[in-house]
Amino acid sequence: MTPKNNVVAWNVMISGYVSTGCYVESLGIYDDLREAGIKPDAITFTSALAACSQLAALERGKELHNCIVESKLDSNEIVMGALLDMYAKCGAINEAQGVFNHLSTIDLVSWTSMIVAYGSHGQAFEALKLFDKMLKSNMKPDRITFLAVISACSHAGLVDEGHHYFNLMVNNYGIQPAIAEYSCLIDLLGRAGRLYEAYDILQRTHYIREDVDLLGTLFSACHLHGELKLGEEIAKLLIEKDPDDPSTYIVLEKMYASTKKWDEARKVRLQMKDLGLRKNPGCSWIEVDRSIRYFLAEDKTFSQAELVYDCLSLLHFQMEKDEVAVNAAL
DNA sequence: ATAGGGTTAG
Repeated sequence: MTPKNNVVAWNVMISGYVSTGCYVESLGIYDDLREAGIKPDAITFTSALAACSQLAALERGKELHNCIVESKLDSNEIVMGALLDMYAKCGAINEAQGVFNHLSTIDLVSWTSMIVAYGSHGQAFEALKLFDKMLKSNMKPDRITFLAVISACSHAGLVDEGHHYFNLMVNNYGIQPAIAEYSCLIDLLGRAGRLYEAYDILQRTHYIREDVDLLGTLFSACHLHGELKLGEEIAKLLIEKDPDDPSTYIVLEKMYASTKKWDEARKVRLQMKDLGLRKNPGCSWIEVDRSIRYFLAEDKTFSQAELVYDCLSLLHFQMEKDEVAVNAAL
């Protein structure tokens, strides 16, 4: 059954699983490939690394790094780009920077990954500095680069800067903002409490006025800032559009509760119950000894506190160990 | 034949 020497067939399986979001399964196929004695190539590693990125499976990612060096594939631009992104998504900024520094040529994807690495881990100024350096090296940013830059600003509360980059994107780079770009802008303004400005943008741009994701982004910002009036208005729109989505009711209830409107909060809860809506269970996972362990938010089999404690001590131990290994590798 | 970058909410 198994394609003995055909690495392409294996790669198709691995990348197929990755592109359908089955990351654990894709790593399973990678393990099967190794067990079958097949030699992985650049494409195998690229796909397996993408799976690790999504799972934040740093341990597995580092193993792949070692194999890549052994296979002398560490000059392949795409493999290195995937490796950089893996480290970035795992929050290993120093390792990401190490890979970035050793690239012989830095293409647009690698620039963007490195900007994301900083921007999504609270280092907005580093992200902006890197973006500036990228422009100076005459690399032309695309919409994904701008999304990374604007969201970096959003998380750091740099509203004016974020707005500036949005305008730069539209006016100097001719990128027409679509839903994703507006979503970033609305998040930027909303997080900073400039809710009516955000709402204006939504209203003025007729073709996005009805978009559930954008309304949802603004709704979360209303909740964050306890803005009841606008929040209620948006909740009404959201419930009209998607009456079966429990998240709207949950956020609305929390918004009432945090502004001490207990009667209203109770009404929302009852309404939810009447409709038979249930909260989707929260789910997370952690990598323990090479395997990915899932757990649910309402899992009663062990105490949450115990679990959190275990995770923290494991992560702490892992970080110390990894620091030494990666420094040696570089 | 198969390959890397994307914001957002409780």
